[in-house]
Amino acid sequence: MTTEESILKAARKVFQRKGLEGARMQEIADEAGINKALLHYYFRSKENLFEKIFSEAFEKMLPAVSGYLSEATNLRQFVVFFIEKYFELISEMPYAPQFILQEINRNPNLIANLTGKFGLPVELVKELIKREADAGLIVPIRPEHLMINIISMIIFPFAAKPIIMTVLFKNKQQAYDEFLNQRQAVIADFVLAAITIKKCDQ
Amino acid sequence: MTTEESILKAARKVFQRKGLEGARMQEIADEAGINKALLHYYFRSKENLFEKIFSEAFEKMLPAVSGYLSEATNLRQFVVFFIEKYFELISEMPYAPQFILQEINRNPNLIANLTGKFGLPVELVKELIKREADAGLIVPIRPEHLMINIISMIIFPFAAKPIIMTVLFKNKQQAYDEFLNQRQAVIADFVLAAITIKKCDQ
DNA sequence: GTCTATATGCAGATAGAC
DNA sequence: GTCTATCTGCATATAGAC
Repeated sequence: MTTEESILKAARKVFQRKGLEGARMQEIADEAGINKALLHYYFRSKENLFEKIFSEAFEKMLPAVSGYLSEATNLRQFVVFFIEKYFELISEMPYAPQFILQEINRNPNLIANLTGKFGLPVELVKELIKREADAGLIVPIRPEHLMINIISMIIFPFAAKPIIMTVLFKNKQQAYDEFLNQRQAVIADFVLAAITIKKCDQ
Repeated sequence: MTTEESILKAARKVFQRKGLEGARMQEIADEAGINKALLHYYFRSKENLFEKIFSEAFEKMLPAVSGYLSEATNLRQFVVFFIEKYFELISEMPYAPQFILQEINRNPNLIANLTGKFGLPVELVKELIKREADAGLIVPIRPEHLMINIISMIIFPFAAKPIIMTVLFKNKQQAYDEFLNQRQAVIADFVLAAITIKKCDQ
């Protein structure tokens, strides 16, 4: 691992836990096992290093949707596929969601620079949901609500990890991990049950 | 409004947006229309002022559950009642959830001081869900998942407001507000549909 | 490229007049 | 209680040796 890579790795860890303002260049340097001055040699400023980490996290989190869309032929298939893939993605970077929400909340301008990229896939998903709802294949629901419902249930348990672990699992890491492992299937079942029309046609 | 009240109001606003580390005492003073030194006269330190704001927000958010529980006779009733009340609560302090998650993420010790209070109501809700699931009145689901599903769908749209407004509503505040207004009913419908057993007994 | 030593600026906190 | 002026420490950033 090169010095630059170990800096980025350390910066990811510290920034995602503490945020831009809470992070200390000293802590990042310690974490990377190098000197503070080297940080400024590789990345001119703290802001600059932060910007790298933030946009990297942001880009990994958001546009994932578009890929899954083309592979699904109907909404139910897409929902299952999306939950699976998005869940795996977040599992690999569990602190990213809370980090992104935190920093955008602190400085809403961060979002402006990165916008535009995700307009298209969102519209496609909206259309898919609307089409099936209009055709009576699923329960009538506004696409925006269904999308947010799914995303909420995936992301929130990661963002609220410390509280959930304390309140529901007496701070037992293992119990929380087991809970997370179940969620992928649970969310899929939950969503499909919610959007399925209850008919007696058998 | 007394000086102390206007300080607390200003501190709430600034801390909830910027967090402990991101907030500046100068900004709080400006927001309150007073001098920086007065902050230290009323509250000895930044940490001290922050602690007031944080525990106030935390206590308002969490133990709300217990009250609603006694008024409901079955799970479906409780779910509807809980969503309604919790939604109203958060609407009044929309920045609190993200703020709490952020600060606990930065400093997990914050949760230790405040724990213990919510053990009881959570256990009662768990039992209620388990009882109805075992009795076949609702779909089988682990209580923890159902609770987190509901909380997720309520809280996330507030925590992710800037992103949602940009990605789904082209930064139109009005469209986002309308979306939020619908959510209370949408979430209730969604959850009830998901936990209802699909039978053909009519 | 990597370090030690140092400069710079800013934010939290205090002193003291009114 | 409220202000202006000032102190202090710390975190970012730079200089310069190796």
